[in-house]
Amino acid sequence: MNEIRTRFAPSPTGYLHVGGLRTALYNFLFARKNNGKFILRIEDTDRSRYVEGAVENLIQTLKWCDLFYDEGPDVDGPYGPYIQSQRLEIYREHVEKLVQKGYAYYCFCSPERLAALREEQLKLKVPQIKYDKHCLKLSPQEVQKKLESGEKYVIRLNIPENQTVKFYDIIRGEIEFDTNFIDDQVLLKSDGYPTYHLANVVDDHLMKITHVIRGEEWLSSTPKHILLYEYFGWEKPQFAHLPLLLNPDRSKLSKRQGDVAVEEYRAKGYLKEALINFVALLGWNAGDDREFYYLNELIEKFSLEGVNKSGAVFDLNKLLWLNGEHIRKKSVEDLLPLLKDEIKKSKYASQNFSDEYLKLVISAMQERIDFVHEIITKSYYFFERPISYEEKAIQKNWKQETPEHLNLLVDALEKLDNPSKEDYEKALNSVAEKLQISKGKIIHPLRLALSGTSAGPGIFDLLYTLGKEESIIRIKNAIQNITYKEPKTS
RNA sequence: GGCCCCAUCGUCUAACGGUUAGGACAUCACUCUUUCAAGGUGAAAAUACGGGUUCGAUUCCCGUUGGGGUCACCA
Repeated sequence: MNEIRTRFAPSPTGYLHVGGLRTALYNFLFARKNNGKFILRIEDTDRSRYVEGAVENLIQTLKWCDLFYDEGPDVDGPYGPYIQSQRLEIYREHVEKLVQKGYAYYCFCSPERLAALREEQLKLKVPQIKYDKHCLKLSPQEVQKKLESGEKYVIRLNIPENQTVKFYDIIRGEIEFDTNFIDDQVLLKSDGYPTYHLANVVDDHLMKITHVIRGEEWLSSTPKHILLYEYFGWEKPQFAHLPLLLNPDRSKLSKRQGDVAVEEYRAKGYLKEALINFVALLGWNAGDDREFYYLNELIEKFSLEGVNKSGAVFDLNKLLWLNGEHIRKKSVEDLLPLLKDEIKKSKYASQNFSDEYLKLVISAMQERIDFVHEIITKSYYFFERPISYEEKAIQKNWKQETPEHLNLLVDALEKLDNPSKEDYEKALNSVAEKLQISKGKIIHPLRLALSGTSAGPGIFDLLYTLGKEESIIRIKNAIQNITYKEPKTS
């Protein structure tokens, strides 16, 4: 049995589209699952769309996602180069073979004539706007003469009339097209570069790709590709056209309606694990109820049969939830470097926090966040003293007698030596007991004093993380700075 | 408009002729609790419509409607 080979063949537009990520992922999963090879090929045959640094960025982003390929621009393989702009000679050679066999032909029509033709057809309301094969009528001598005189030309695919092109799509089944609705596609542009259709077919064959897994937007040009395989006399790969990723309004996912770049999601603090997990589930499932996967588990479970046919709306809500899930499943040790990165990007960058301290902060906050950077925004008080005290919490929890209570607590805390969480709890309990009040009467104002807010980790985690000395300072500060407010009479 | 594809809760989906149509996100309620979360329990929420085939259709066929994709010297 032949080795399975798949490829991800993006054009370097400057960023990795999340739809592209899913296509890459499915290709990757399918190859890995079947012990095959996954190839990255750069389709940069449109010179007008050249973007500086796009290829490097694409590669970096793919690697950030852990989608490593076996052959690609920077990974040597037997069928390189893997950048189409470096394969121009190959395409020319191949397209000339088609011309010789009459499956393709030179066309010298000007853009003006083409535009006029289209306009006329539009006016006549012809069923299908197509090139009129005008240049097919040229004799070999005429063609030769024009070529020698240096006239600009393209090479077109010679689509036959009244034929049916059939192919089997793994996801959609048998699909048929009538060639009367297919245009004589340009294969080689006047600048000498191939179009997608030519380069794609030639490379997929030369690179021994066995499964073409790509987005549904390619479905209607697949008959052209089928014809090319037949004209070249090549064995066809298997096709699998993936359902599209959709905007909330169900149109094709686009920049205009939110973020589409993987880099954006990365910058916003989404974990690669969450992004991969989420995107894998858009259009595929293992047939069970499972929602949480790691990449290696996806490899194990993936099959093209599990891919469904209809488009999937990219639902930020679920991605957010998954991000939280992945954060909660990670160990404190794994989260530590992520938090350090976030600190480096924050206003606390110049400060030094010990790993021990940060780990305590992480375990206190881990189940309260959806993003790692929320450790800094939601609990800034772990990185500096409270800069203000939440007004509503003062109203609710800071009573006239609170300073007295907290002073007693400070006394109790000062007696503790290297306290554990339990020691803090005992100390607080004994103060409450002495005062004959409920623990909550102390806990709430204490939380306010320590953090400036009314929400956050358990109070003893808070005390333990901040430590005895710092806690006492904060309590004293609060006693000085918070003024009791008469309850509003309304 | 032509061609092609698609159609189960708001969203992602399960069901591959027989289920009280299941799960997840989001929403709401309850619960746990020192707060906020997380967790637990529960509620509301779907087979687009019309014909067939069949003892029986979410499931198979046809049509309608709706949505999407594509019609470049872009990929």
